[in-house]
Amino acid sequence: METRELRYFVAVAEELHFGRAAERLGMAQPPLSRAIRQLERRLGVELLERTSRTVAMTAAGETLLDEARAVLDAVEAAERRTRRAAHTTTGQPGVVLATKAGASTEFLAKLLAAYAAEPDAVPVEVILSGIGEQTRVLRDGRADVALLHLPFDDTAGFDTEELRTERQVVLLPAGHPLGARSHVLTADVTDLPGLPLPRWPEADGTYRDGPGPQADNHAQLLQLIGLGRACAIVPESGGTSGRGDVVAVPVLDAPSVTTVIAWPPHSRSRGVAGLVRTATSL
Amino acid sequence: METRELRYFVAVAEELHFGRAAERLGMAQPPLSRAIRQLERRLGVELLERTSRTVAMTAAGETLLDEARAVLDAVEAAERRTRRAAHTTTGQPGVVLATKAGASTEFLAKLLAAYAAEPDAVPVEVILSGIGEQTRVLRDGRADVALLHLPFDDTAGFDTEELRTERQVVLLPAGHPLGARSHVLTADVTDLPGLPLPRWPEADGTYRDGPGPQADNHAQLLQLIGLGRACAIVPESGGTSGRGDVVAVPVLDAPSVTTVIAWPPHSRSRGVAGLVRTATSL
DNA sequence: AGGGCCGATACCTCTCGGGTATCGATCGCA
DNA sequence: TGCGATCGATACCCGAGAGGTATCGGCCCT
Repeated sequence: METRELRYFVAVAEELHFGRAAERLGMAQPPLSRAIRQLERRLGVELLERTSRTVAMTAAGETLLDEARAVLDAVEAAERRTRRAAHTTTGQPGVVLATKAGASTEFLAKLLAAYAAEPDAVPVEVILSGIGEQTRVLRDGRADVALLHLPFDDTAGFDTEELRTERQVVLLPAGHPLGARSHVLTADVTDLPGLPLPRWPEADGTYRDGPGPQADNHAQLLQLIGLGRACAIVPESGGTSGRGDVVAVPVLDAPSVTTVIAWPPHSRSRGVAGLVRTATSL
Repeated sequence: METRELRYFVAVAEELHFGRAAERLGMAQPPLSRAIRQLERRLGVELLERTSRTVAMTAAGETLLDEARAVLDAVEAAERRTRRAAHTTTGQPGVVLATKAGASTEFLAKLLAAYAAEPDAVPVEVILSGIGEQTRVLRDGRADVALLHLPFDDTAGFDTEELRTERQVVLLPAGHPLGARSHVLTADVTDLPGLPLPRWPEADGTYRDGPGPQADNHAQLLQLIGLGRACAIVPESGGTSGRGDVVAVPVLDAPSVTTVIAWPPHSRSRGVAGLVRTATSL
């Protein structure tokens, strides 16, 4: 199987429409039909059930769709990492670390400082990716290592080490009646009048419909809360950043958040290994 | 990047010789040279340093070699799983489980029995792969799920659940002086005169040079021990199988062995999920 | 100095990937 | 019920490019 065939199949499987898939691929429909048919012949498997009006997936097609996506991610990662390895030789950054924009900044600062002090440290570039983007960025090779937060991020397919676990707090505008409480429950802070939970972008970058302002980074979030337009439940360390207009109150029944450091399983980079060693011994 | 190019590159990188690589690929040398050169051009990266006498890897080449192997494994897995998914629909086995031949057989039996009793159980095919072969078999799609043993097997790239941890014992021929002891240390059983530790096949299927008989499965091992030709340190449960000619003595300072159940991270198979659920609640 | 090894180059062939035109089946609609 | 629209498949054509053979040119060994 060639990656070209897999790209074609993914397009058709996602569109369930040869015409649209062909358009998306920048080609005509007939060669696409032929390519898929040839793929099916070579595999000896029916991937799509076609009538002259409609296209549907078979069980085998669903399987191949999953696997093909994994392959294409791996190919993309291979290209990126190879290019980066080439430029690294000529003095560019040694390792790229992805982290949630605005989360655990002081922990990150400690980690970077401690690692830089190591004798064999290589330069570290930090990518502040959007919410839920880190796993993508790590999977497709834009980053070599990432800080993820359980149970929100999906660590499937990566090697990980747990770094620390922390409670969650609710961030409220200063002066809000609940701000004086020593603790609250989740139920206390959902549906607060005038303080909806903000909406995060979904995996595909769109926002779910519903009430609540949109935010895709921590600074925006704090801003919104300070303005009294939202509240949010976040890990303790993603705190108020010293702002006077936001207060944090522990939420007893919210699941605690574990920060992990994650990297692609076959990584053999010296920089990644060092960073992980430093992080776990922090 | 097409998988064909990656296959070519891996061949050349492994042989470090265009002529031999071409032969291995069943093609002539010139088109291979051109293909590699084109890959380098498209990536904008030098992968191999060529003189007219010798071929050497660059750092970027090393990176691509790792990544390309991962991609090719993923492609192979995609083909196999797709084919199997197609035949599954027509009544073939639902999930393939790989395990070390001869290890934890009674645990495996319990697992299979418990799973078969589940209401939504699908048929399970068991592959008894050679030592160290399970991760390979799991990675390239011949199996959907495997029982691995830490710290021997490498779980990198898989999702895992720990099942149980056990001590290790040394297996000795019946009647050996140490057989009467209540426990021993590792140092007591290395370099026993006439009882060398057997050699296992390496990842590439070859045996390391050195003393000791060769064995690649548990039955052979027990046979050798019963004959007084070897001793071996194995997990408690891989015991004597009721043979009178072999005795087991705990080794206090040997690392304890953890059995884990492992599966490819993007697996969405109902059968795998059920097996894992059954195994963890056993 | 010369022979042999090995990767690169030149040049040819022919497969196959991709395009256009068109067919045939099916669904919506009057 | 019949007509047009939609959509995948088929027929046919063309050109890029994958792969072959012959040969070159640099390098090591003797």
